[in-house]
Amino acid sequence: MANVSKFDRADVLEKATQLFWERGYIGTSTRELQSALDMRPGSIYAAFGSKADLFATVLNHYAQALTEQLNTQVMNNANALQAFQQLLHDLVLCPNNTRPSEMCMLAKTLAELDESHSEILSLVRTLLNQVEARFADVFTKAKEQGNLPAGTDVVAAAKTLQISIIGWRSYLKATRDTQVVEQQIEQLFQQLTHPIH
Amino acid sequence: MANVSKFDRADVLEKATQLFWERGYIGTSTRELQSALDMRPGSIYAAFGSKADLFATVLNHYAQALTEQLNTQVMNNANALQAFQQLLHDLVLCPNNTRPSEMCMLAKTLAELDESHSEILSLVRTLLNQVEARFADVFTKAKEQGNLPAGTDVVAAAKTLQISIIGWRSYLKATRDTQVVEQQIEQLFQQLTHPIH
DNA sequence: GATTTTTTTGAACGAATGTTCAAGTAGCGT
DNA sequence: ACGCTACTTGAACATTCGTTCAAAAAAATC
Repeated sequence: MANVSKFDRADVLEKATQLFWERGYIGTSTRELQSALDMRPGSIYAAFGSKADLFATVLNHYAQALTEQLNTQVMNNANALQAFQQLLHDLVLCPNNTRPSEMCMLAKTLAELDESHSEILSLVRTLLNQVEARFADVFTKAKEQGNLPAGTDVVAAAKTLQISIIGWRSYLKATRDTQVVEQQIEQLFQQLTHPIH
Repeated sequence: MANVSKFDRADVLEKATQLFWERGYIGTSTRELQSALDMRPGSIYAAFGSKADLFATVLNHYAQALTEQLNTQVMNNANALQAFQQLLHDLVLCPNNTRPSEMCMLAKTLAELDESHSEILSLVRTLLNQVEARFADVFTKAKEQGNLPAGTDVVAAAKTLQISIIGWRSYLKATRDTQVVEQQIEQLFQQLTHPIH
């Protein structure tokens, strides 16, 4: 089986995402990748370049999947804010324990690496920024739909949410206390819809 | 120079903390440790056991230093809440960029490692829990001093703060936007002292 | 069906990993 | 002064690391 047919790129990327997400960039060896992807080193290097390149591809894949979920499940919804809260609830609390890590993969990578991996780090920064911008989009839509006060600073709200999500998911990994996080999500949306004056 | 005299344990631990904090547990090699500590492998292993043992010692050292700072600078203060806010401000924003990482070392380790390093992970969980308990102590003191409403749930407040700090410091590493974090600290203490009813 | 083109294979590379240990060395008690 | 003890040293160990590449294999082209 060679030439053209080869492997299913989407499937392979998904498997690589799972492994990197669980083990981290440094913590994942290329041999573990080889067995997880069921590919030999030559093929992996021909297809993706290096370990760092594959990881970058995986990060893009991860962020794009998140963005698509936001578009299909939230932006195309008559009540974007409610759909957003629901999605966040599911994404953060993750009823089925099917995820490789409680942490957001971007936040996990941000925490793991120092400036000696500046290329990956700046990609993570870019992607986190992109996600934050989509959060702002959602809030803008919610404002248009009349579910957020007209005076809401959507950019500030997006920043706050980004900070909160990273905190929630870290706290979840630390304590596994879903109740606290559930309350915090509700509280944040409460404050957004009914701010202090 | 042998027998008894040996090395300065506090100094060596501090240097190990710096390196581990910057590079992470997996990302720090024992050779890097050897040159950072100016010790040969045999000495390190005789003094601390293994890389994992040294890292555990470092984590305890880190958490204890934090607790001591909390005791001396906050608990022994006539206005514990104000001193606490000041300490948090300095600790999170870190005017001199002298720290190995913007992240909290406990949060960084929590993010880095998966369950295959269960011993270290459970130590991190314990230490985060201890720190959170000290936060609650501070809030209790602030309540006694009349700087927090009598009805304040100090445990819940400590959890919220723990979540926030992790979020803030991660966000700081991602964006370097000190302004946003400064505002968020102020806002959180605002909400603590003047909650909604 | 022979040739070309592209991919896969898996052994192999040098470097780096965490760790060990025999040998060396310096301060202690006597 | 001299062994005794305790610590340090640095070479060496067996693995594992990320990566390469010649050879094999399989589709595509003619």
